[in-house]
Amino acid sequence: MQVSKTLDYAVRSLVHIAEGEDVVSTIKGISSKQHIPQNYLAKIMRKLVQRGILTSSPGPEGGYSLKRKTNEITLKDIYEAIEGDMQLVDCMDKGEICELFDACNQRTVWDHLQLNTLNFLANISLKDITENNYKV
Amino acid sequence: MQVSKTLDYAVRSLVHIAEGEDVVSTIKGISSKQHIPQNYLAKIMRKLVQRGILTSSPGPEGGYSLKRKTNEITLKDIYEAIEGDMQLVDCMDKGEICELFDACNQRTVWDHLQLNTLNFLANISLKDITENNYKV
DNA sequence: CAAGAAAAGGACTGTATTATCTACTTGACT
DNA sequence: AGTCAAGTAGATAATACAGTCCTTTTCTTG
Repeated sequence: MQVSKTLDYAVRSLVHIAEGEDVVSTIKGISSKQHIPQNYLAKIMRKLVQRGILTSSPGPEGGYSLKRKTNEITLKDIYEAIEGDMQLVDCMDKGEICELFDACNQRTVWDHLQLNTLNFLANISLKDITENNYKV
Repeated sequence: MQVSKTLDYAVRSLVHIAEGEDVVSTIKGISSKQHIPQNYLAKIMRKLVQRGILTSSPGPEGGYSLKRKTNEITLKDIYEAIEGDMQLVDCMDKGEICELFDACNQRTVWDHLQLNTLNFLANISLKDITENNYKV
């Protein structure tokens, strides 16, 4: 169980943008200040644009800015933009449900863990992070 | 973020053993009933023995049994036996702490997530699983 | 004591995901 | 038109996970 670098990069970049006030941020800028490989970051930003978290504009004076207010962007949003819907275990066997499905006690355990995690992520917004204000 | 198959296997096997009453369980038996590759399972069981969750005895009539009571084995124990100490993100750059460490807001977010997750895992025992009794 | 059944241990392979890089295209502003 | 930005597509590298195989050790029983 690990938080992928990609997700960490995404969150870090969004925080960076959030703290940049009204100035648009460029990949170059974020990449150099946050130590994220430039080309890789570009990929990540695209996802965030596609998922409606960022807006972008090309050209000089172009760059990225948040599409919503910082308190309206949660870690869950970011997670799902980057990784898709959370599925902590895949009890699927190549598209088919495992034959142990009905008798499977674990499944519900992992379901609970997943719920617990999603809950946690949904309750923390970009604003909370920039303000160092976690409601654990 | 995913629960590894290995961890899922481990939990499933332990539940199997827990439900086997006082009979010792063998790799062959668990492997066939739980659909886990035999040799791979062997590896997992070894870890659980080394970490003091299982006891084993070789030879005919040998096999595995729980070393502690089912309510004294938590998911956290199992997790740590399999994966080692949880580290949701590694903000280490090849053994050295990232230079952004002090100014790093994320770090504490992930710390909180990790704490939250460990808490969850520590609060569910094998007994809870066999009895389908989760306190979420 | 020999044979067989079980675990213990280690080496090795395949594969999928994650992370990274390269090169080219499109759009906006001056 | 030129330049600076993002967008797109694809190749490549690195790694971790899952799984296999083979050999050794330990115990039980006939």
